[in-house]
Amino acid sequence: MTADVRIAEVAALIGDPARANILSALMGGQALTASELAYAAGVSPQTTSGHLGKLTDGRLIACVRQGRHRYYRIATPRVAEMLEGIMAVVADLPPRHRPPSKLDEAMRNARTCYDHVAGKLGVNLTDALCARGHLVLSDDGGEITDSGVVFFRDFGVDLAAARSRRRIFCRPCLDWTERRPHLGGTVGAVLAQRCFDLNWLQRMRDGRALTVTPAGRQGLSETFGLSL
Amino acid sequence: MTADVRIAEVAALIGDPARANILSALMGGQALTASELAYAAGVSPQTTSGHLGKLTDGRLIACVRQGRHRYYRIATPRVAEMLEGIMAVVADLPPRHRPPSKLDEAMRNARTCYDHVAGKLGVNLTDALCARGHLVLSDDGGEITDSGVVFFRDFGVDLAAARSRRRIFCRPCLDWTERRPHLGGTVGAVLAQRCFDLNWLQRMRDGRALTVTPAGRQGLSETFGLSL
DNA sequence: CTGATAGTACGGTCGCGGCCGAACTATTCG
DNA sequence: CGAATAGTTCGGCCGCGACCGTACTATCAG
Repeated sequence: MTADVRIAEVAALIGDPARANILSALMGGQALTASELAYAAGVSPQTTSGHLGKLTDGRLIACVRQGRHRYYRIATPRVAEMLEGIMAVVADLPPRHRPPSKLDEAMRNARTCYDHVAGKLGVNLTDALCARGHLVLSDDGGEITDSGVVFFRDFGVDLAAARSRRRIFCRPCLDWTERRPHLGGTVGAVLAQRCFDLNWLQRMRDGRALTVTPAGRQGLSETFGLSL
Repeated sequence: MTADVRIAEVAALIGDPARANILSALMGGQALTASELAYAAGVSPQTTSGHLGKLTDGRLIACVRQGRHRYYRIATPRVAEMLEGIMAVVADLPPRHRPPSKLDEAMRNARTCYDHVAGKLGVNLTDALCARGHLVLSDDGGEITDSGVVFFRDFGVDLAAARSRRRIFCRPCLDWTERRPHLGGTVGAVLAQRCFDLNWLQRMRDGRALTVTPAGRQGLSETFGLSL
């Protein structure tokens, strides 16, 4: 009973269009400033400030001050998973009207999902890892095989350090455009980070969409056998 | 962008206290009538009817008519998982004030979580299965061992039939009172069902709380080594 | 110091939506 | 058939909260 009212409070925080836009923008994984979020939300800076205050009070986002900027981010991985859960339900809903735009197209191809790679690219990466026997993914969870440990080490990713973190290590995350699972959890996060470090992937301005660099095109082909 | 507004719509559906109460009541796993839900929500039948209409339109709940009654239930397991995700975030929040009531106490001891057993009993059952080597549960997912298959068969549960369902087979579900995982997924559901069939567990009126019958006390002790 | 930019606080408007009373439809029972 | 119960629809009230204009506090540049 007493918990229900708090469920309603949290859901109401997400249930405003401006705030949903803010959270969705932050699901890109980057910390963003109040101004950037005002633009993403489509409302004035004053209004945005109010929303950010509410979201911060509700512990859904966190804020770090840096000079005259304030950077906001999703507070915890658990909050990110909650939002993914809502997106999964939304993806299940019967489509209403979808005027496909260019940005939508880019989003479908490749985007970040909190801190890992989603979209066609994310699903294809995951499939490649499974096909090569580096990863076993079920509906329930996932596991890196022995050959996968070697593969990741050669790729420059330290799985041992990743495994020691508190967070869920390896799990499938339902892709709301492809409607198939892609790799999430800590493993998904370090894999994405490595791709950014290698400059294989770059974030597009104003959004969660990603572009594959020429180096990335070559690297993804050689390492994962992906032809883009 | 276009998906964000639907996220907000879904979250807003959950974000009303009366509707959150309704959904929470339905998370008990039973289909309930409109009157029962009106009582659970704490609002008039007319108001409840409006809420139920909105929730049904939003595909969060489904309705089956039976005579002059209408039974409402959570529409899909995915919706149930979304709600669990919200509850997990709520459980993370710093506690406000909690005047512990008798019903709360019963809920903490044993309750249903959509269709499986939660609370102290759920966690202890899960621990017992793990300790006996019938179940391996990680943060990521879970697996029934060979000895577990035998154990469940002897217990009268047909895992093969359960495995063939589309739904996630075996997964950990964060318990929001114990803050530790208990067994969810299809395996959790059939285990709970078997306990109901054996009349080991009974639902209490008006709520998700469960009582252990004398037969259940004996059976749970003999089969799982639980002393209650 | 002044001017510019990032962000917040406050006050007032306004519209959406939750709420209930009353009236209406559908099913069961005697 | 008529009475009783389950549930919905309609209409009107009312309050919460999103929104913006204005004014304010920080930080930085020159």
